[in-house]
Amino acid sequence: MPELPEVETVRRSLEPRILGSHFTGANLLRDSALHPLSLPLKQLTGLRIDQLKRRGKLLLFSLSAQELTRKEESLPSFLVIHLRMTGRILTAEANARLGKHTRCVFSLLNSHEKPFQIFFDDIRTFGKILLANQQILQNWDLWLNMGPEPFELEAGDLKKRLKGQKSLKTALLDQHIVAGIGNIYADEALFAAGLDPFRPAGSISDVEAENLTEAIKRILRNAIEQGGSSIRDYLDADGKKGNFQKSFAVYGRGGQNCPKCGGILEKKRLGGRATVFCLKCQK
DNA sequence: AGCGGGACCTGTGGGC
DNA sequence: TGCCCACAGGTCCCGC
Repeated sequence: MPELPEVETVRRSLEPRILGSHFTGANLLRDSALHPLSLPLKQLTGLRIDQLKRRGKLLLFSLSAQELTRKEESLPSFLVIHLRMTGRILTAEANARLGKHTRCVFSLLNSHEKPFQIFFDDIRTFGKILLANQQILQNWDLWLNMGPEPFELEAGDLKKRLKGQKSLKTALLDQHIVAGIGNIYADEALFAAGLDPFRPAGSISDVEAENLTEAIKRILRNAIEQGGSSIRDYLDADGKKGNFQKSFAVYGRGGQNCPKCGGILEKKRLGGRATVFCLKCQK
């Protein structure tokens, strides 16, 4: 599921109900849900959530010690959750029933000392939880070398990053080049910019880089305003579906009519991912 | 260096 | 109904 707009939607729906809460425990139900670099989740206990942030597709709970303990480098400072394909975050009253796909339950007390829980559900179990201090983050490639946030992206910078022979779409999916774009929004942005997904990334002109940068920002902004896209599994932290799937121009529309020219949209595989585009409109 | 393909998992939908 | 295959919002790792 979750690309930048979906993670941002989760962040926005979750943040108001968890700020100022502190963890009282965590119940990991599937070991593989814990990232190999993670500190043990028992170290969460007593830590307070100061902010809920997002970086690319990562959800970041910014943590601090509640009591006046000496600040140490090794103290966990972030709880990072990566939803990957089918991860979901949901809040619940304390002692809510576990779902079939619940991988971790976090127990918390809010600022009024009222208990509640955060569920991490994940059908395919690709998602990861990482309790990290600064040192762990410095050893995590995805974090350390993640490309710029799309909303801060400048066309000149994007063009510089889109070097070489690999396809434009593969480049957009590479989190080291630009953060947060996945299969849906890569196809949508390339269609909006009129660019052929198979073209070598290094072949785009200044004007095309400008168009692509604008298209990425516009599509992602619209998707966030629509609460993200719900294809199969995605829900925000309130359990609500997004609506942007109703606005797809190409994703999932192979064989149907191009919304610009009316021709038939192509569906091909590119780097193992389904890719839909218009032969006429994307050069 | 850069690619393609497979691995990691579970579920769903289509074809027979 | 049921079986089998293809496919699904993402990364990582391996071998060519």
